[in-house]
Amino acid sequence: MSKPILLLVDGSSFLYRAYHALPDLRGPEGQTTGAVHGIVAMMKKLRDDIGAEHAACVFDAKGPTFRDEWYPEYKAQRAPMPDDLRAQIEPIHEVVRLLGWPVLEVPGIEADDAIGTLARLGAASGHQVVVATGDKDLAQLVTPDVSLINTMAKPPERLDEAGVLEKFGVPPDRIIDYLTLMGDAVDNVPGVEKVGPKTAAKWIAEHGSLDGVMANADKIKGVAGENLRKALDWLPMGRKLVTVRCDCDLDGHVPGWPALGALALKPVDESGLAGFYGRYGFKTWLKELTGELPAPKTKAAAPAAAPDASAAPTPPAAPLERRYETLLSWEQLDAWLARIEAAPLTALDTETDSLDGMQARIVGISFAVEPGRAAYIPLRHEGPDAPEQLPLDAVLARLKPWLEDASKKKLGQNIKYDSHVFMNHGIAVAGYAHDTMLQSYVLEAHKTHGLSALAERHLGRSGINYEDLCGKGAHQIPFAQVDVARATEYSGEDSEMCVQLSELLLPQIQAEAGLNFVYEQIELPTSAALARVERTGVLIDASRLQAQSHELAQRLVALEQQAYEIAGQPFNMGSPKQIGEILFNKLGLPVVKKTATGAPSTDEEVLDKLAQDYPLPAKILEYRGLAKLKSTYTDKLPLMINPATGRVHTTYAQAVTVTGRLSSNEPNLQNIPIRTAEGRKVREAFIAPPGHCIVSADYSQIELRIMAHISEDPGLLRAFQEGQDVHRATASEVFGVPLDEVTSEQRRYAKTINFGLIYGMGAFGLAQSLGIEQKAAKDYIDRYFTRFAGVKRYMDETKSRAAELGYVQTLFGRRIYLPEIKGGNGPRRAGAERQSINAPMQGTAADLIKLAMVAVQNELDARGLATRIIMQVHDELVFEVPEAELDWVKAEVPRLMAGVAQLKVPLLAEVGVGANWDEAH
DNA sequence: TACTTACCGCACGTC
DNA sequence: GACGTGCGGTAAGTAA
Repeated sequence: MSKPILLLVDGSSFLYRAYHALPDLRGPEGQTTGAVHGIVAMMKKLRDDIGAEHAACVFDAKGPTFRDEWYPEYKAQRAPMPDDLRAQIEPIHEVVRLLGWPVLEVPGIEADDAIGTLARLGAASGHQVVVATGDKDLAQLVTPDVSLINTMAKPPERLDEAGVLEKFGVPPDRIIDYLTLMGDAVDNVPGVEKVGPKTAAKWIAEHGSLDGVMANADKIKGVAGENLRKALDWLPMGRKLVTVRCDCDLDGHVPGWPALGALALKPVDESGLAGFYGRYGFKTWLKELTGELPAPKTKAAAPAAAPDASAAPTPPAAPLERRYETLLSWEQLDAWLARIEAAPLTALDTETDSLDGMQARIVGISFAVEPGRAAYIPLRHEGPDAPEQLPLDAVLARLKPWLEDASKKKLGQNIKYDSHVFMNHGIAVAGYAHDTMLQSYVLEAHKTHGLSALAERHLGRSGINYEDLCGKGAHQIPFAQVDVARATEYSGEDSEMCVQLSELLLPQIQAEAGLNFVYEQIELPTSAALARVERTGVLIDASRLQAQSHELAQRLVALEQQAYEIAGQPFNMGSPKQIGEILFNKLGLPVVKKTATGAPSTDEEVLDKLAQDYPLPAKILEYRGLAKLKSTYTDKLPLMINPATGRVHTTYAQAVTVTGRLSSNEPNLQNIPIRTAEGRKVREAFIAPPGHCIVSADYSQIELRIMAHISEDPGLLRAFQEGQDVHRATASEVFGVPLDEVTSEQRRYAKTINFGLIYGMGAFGLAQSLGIEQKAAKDYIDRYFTRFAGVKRYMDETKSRAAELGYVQTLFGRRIYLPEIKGGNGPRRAGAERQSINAPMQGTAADLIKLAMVAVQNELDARGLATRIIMQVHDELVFEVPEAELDWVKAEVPRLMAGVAQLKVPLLAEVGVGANWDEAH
């Protein structure tokens, strides 16, 4: 306690904080005084509390510093100091001096650097240094002789070395590294995107320092890891910028410098201060000063007149001159109608009030027939500035003949969505000839296919960002409230970009016969068929699901109680983290394996194993299974019933998976349980209306059949040609027993092996799913390959072909790119190799069922039948069939499905009928 | 500093 | 093996 104290106040950091944190105080002359008030209060308190002998209050000087030289964008984003704060700067300097503080303001040197320099000098001269700041950056200065105090925090916090470590998770000498990784938005110093305090501290803890992190950049996973790699070049400069300099030259700026005596805290200038308090209306302090009793504070609250930040400059215009017209009169509309009537191909885009195609209503429509030109018809824009618009219904009536004329060819981005939207207004658009999303999907399935991504990739143009237009999150406004002029630019651009994209992409597709087949004969017709399926929806027995939910809820409560009793305390059974805490810390169960993040794993495999010796894991497993059923299915599905149709309408994503499969969302109808009895019950709620049945038709062993076809393995071909049970046949070969002596266990093994092969599983994966030693699994695989040498040959060939070309193909010419089969590191490359085996089979299966769906739909239409496709689940089509059409469907649908391709083995589709989806299997 | 949003990891459903 | 969804937890971003 004997060391003298040097107290350094970061005046600039408190300036802003006091200004923002305090109410808008006014002095007698109406001047804003909030910041002055805040600073005075703090300086008084600091002086009283710290008992310093030497002190300085340091401010940033005006003008550039060395950091601006290193990095011109430094603090460039920072809004200019508000006028009413600027006006308080001089008074603050004045009053701080009156309070007896040396004030320091050094041109060319920021307050931080001056403080750093003073702190080092003070420590060297035997002082205990206290730095008062609201800025975390100065934590880098902390040493045994230098501590930090933040008086703005609710309980003022003092940070010594241990405190810094506790608060930031890194020691003071790693604060620079920590700040470098995070960057500083306020000073416009970038760090690594998506890295905040937690991630920065974690990385530094893992790798020791910024240099360690940078050296191991390739090992860091996730988006943040990618961002780190992108930032590697920048980080040294970032580090330079966030480093506080402790070697500044302060000569000539402090009277009496370099003797520290220059920084002696002087007595308060009472008369000067009284005058100041009087001028600023600080009555309480004035009375305090003159010895009177304190009076209650007066606050003259007045709303701050915050001027809007000036709008961001708009980017310079692109080279191609673009003219988009807003159609507000019939004359304008008719002129454009004449253009699209005459055009060979028109791009079309709708703006709506919902992302859900089944619910969306039109807000505006845009057209384009050539690059650079587009028209937008605002129809339901609202707001004070919205112009008089043409009436929606009348415009749609005018456009309807053109929209429904199949000879007028149209083009769009994700046309399935737009066709729903028009259908919501009673218009069945015909003549959709192209979809840029599907074009992109056929060319490069592994990339993303949003319009802005396509524009960026192919046109080198970013397009107006939807979020710039409407905002995001809670602040997003409906499109109808977007300014019509801006909406015209946005929507017009969408249509116009479609024109350009198609001109670019279509020739690339047409240059390859296979791709062209996939695009024209598979994807485009599938899009139309899917629109029908989505629109039809599926009938759900909500009350049945609710009853199931109820029952599940009761069982869950019971399980919960039992689990709490075993654990001796309640916990969240849905949280792996809390489960881990109870299981491994409280109850002391052995940790079987860890997750990628290093936490003890509580996955099914682990709990299964632990369940052999302990009671709780089994309860958790059962709970998990039931909770999943309840939350995902029995609770959720009834909520997804469309009130207008009384049915559930999923959306099929046609451009998501790399293999060509569809995916289904909101709700996902492709993962409704089937394996367990409890899960299957959910399928009982998928029902048909009175007088109808559910019919399910699924391809039998489609991927194995495709494997037989592609590999031409004689054994496999024969098994299918002779109509054998393939798994039994496989078992017979692998185990070397006659067909009729295959045991059920042998058949089960063979079945798993077959699936493993299709999925490109190695010995490891097979061992896991069979629960056997890896060596035994390898033996089976080897035996399989000697018996089915053709399969082995196919796999080797496809792998090397994939490595050569960088992609594999389906039977119909769909391409699946595997960029990592050439580059890529060990495991990724192995993954790509597995993909190269699996993708042609899975992709061909996807092609086949798409063709089947189109063929069946066409036949239903041609015959004018009322049977409707209601779902597609990878190898299965589900129908809602009037009883009168049941016989036809049972006979013809399997025939149509089997007939979409002639393979070297028969395609077989099996059909089932029932009152609900469960029964139909 | 408090609230909202975004993302990640986990678990699990299907094929 | 692939895919997608939903949940809990935490980090980041934003407004006050």
